[in-house]
Amino acid sequence: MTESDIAVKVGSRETETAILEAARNLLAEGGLNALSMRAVASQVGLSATAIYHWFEGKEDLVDRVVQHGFQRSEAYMWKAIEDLPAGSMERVAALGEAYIRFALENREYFKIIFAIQTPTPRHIDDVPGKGGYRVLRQCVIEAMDAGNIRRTDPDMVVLFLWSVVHGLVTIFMACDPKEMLAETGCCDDMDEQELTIGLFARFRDLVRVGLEPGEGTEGGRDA
Amino acid sequence: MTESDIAVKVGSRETETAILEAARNLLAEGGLNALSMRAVASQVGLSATAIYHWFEGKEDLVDRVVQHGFQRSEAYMWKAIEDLPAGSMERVAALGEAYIRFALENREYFKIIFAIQTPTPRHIDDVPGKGGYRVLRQCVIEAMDAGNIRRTDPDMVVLFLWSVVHGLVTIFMACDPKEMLAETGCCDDMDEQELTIGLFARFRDLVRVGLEPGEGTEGGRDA
DNA sequence: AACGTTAATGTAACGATGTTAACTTAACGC
DNA sequence: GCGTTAAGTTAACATCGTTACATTAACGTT
Repeated sequence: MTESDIAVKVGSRETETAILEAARNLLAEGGLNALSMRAVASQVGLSATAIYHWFEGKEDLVDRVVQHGFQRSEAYMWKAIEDLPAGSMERVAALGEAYIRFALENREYFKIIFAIQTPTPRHIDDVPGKGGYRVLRQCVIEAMDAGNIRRTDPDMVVLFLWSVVHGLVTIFMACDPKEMLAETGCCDDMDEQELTIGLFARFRDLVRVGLEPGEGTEGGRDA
Repeated sequence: MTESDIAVKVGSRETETAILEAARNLLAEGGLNALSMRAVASQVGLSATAIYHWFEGKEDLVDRVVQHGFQRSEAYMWKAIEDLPAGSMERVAALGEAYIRFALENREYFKIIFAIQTPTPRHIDDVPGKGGYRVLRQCVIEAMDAGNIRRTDPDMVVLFLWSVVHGLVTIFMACDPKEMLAETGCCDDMDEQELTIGLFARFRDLVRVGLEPGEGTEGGRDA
């Protein structure tokens, strides 16, 4: 058994990942339309129908691409908070920022998951929530224990926070932020990500006050 | 000139709207994939290529369908608040509910606008914001004048509120709400819309406190 | 009344897409 | 050595959006 034989055998396993990688690149560059079976196949050096030996069809292929993409979200989130003190609101805020950055860097995945044709409303087990939800939930609970968030159903708070950042980010994926905030004038000389995160920073005051425990809410901390 | 001649002539103008209506129905029933030129044409009783005399292509057709769909959103929103006192927080809350209902009743439009392939990031002038934004903005300003919302940049508050409801609704379009809140146990025997609006109602406390002007925030109003 | 123009539609066809069927190879286990 | 299976090919089909070209009818002008 020569080395090339081994290479062939191992290579067969790698074919699957090569297909996935090619599909991922095409998706990132040209969106879903650019991800065609034939384009993927030609990038891998196969015929289009060979893909069907590794994936059930295009839907399955796209599913796996997106799934793999979102599996990185949990690590991405952990990394965003590792240097911040547990139980602090800074952690919660950092997670929001991380979600926004992740979404803007992987917007094709988001478009697919959060909108596109799900003819069968399939098993969505790894929407970025699955990874991110756990992280955020833990941070919220720790912040409750530390007395920085008033005690309520943590899932409700998590879903609320998730809604805020997810809504902001998807709105800006559809509408041009600069066009939308033209009169507000807070937008020039920033790229999209800076702008979105900047807006999120201004949301944080509204959110924080809403989550604060008992009394001591001196209003107007914003202007 | 006989009556049938007139019918033909008037009918030609109506052809355009008949195409739009057929496209709208196909979209609502089977999503974007079901909206094919040939399917639309056969429902109207034309050949597929005849559509190109009224629309530049499929993208244009879909654009017009979605545009028409969202044009109703402004009226939908106005209707939701007409019986509520101006300047009240009830109006703001009612707008949130209306947005959720509208989104769930027109989710195909939302999927297209907020996600799908915009190879050219085209002039999004009538995202539901364009209509809904104005209404919400006015209500927020009135609520500020009435002293129910602390004075800040109203556009920031509007965008914040919009993000909350839009995020909630798009998250639930992607993930099955019941699956997601399985442990929370607040979900049985409700349909999706009831559940989403119910969650929104629980968000309202968090939002309201965050928007309240000065002092007087007695916390823990929720449990 | 005849003519050119334009609006509104139809037919045929092209290229690209996702997918299936059937065939080929090569490697492995017994 | 032989069947089985994995991995891949070619050919083909139906469908899609779209274009080129022909047709038909109505209208305005002379």
